[in-house]
Amino acid sequence: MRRSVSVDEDGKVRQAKRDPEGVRRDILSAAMEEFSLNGLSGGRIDEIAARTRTSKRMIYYYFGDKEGLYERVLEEAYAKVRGGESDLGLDALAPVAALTKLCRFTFDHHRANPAFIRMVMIENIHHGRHLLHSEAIRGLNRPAIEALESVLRRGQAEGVFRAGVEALELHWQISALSFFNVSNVATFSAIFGDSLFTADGQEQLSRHVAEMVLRYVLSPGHVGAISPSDG
Amino acid sequence: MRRSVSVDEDGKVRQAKRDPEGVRRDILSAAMEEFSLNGLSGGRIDEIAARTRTSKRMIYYYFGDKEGLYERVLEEAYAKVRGGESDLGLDALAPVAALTKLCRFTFDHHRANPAFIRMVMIENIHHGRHLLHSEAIRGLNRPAIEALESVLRRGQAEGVFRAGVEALELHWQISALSFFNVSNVATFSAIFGDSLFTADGQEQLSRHVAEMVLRYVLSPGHVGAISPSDG
DNA sequence: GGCTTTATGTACTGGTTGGTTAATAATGGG
DNA sequence: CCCATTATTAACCAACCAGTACATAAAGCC
Repeated sequence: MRRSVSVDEDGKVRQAKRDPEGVRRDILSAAMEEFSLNGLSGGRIDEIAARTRTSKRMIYYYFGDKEGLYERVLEEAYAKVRGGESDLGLDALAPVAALTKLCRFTFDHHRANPAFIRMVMIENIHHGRHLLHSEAIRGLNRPAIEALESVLRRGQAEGVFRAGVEALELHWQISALSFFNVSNVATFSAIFGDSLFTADGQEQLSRHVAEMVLRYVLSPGHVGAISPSDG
Repeated sequence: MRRSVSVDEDGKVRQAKRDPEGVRRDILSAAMEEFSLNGLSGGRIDEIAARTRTSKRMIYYYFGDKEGLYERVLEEAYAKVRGGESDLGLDALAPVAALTKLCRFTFDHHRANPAFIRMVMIENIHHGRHLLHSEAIRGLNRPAIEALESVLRRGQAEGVFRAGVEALELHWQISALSFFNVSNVATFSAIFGDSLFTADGQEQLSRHVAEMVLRYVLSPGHVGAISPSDG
């Protein structure tokens, strides 16, 4: 009943008596659910074990202790989310279109990955202590800046973007708007209603975030060219 | 040693044998430290009691249970932070100056209240469940929108601000940029370095956030009038 | 087919921690 | 000055929960 089922080369179904890598992934995915929902201190190992096809013992066998498991879950969260954002093909687009696409993608991508957002929130509550432990994660994020940097430089070279805008700072701004949109839904909508978080509200917000970023970087002569409320 | 000391009308120092209100405040402030640092599930009642001049029993006497205490701490956090932002005197300023001031104030104010930010993060992790319980908090935040609304309308009437910008959405944007700056320092600086979080970096970020918001609302003719990098 | 290594299940434990019991001291009203 | 109410203490408890002891089954190797 707790043996996983696999298909071998001949197409024959057979019981895979052992599947260490599968067990690992199973645990990781259950742990991601639990931790992203309840945090590190709120997450329960027994609960994670229960959501698994295997037992609590295996968690300690593969991950050492709770904190070790948490760190792997955090890494996994970053890896998964960064994996899904590889090639937007920005280089093939004109600077304005590229930046717009990047903004809208970032906004949507954050929105589509609430578990990742929650893991990052939780990690920030813990002052990023575990993130520092992990070499892997830090290297994972540089490409984002480089892609933005490239778009920015092209735009500045063409004269559509003004000088004096830094890629890192712009990335910070785009991230802020996209992150907050997911991280603070609960409190914001509790206080101000959920009008910004309906399907329509989110679509409009997404457009306006992109518009805000564009207006920020466009050089004086080109601001007027913005589509009044998208088209 | 655990009796608080007060001064009566004659200026005479005397032992205040009982001070219920003081005990309450003492507990609340210790609890705020503990919860904002470790979260609801991570916060320890014994730890809170230890930071108090009184005993653990008193916490249950005054606040019922852990969750009750947490909810009062959350209310307290909102009340304190909203109390400190009352009169910016925006009405006395020209729209552009008023909006700039509001942005920069919001940015700085968030930065000056990390415990509040952390409480809001934690509450969002809990899906805002406790915020909904509290009638008090929700009413507390409307004035912020109204102040912004008033500045916006004046600007639009004068023609400096373009039409089609909503106060609620703009508030969301300003909040996002100001909130993220505090909530995500740990992870952002772990990944991208702390150049944005030094004194200089923060000053520049603050200016650029205000500038971004301004550029977003200014009507076409007035964008050029922005000071290139502040002055 | 033995023998070592890897993987897994069951049952348990010891410390932690939210919450309580019972007794008592101060306070204020009449 | 008595009595009800409010405030406070110290010791206690039961549940919960991270982590472990022990036994054993499967795989890989020669």
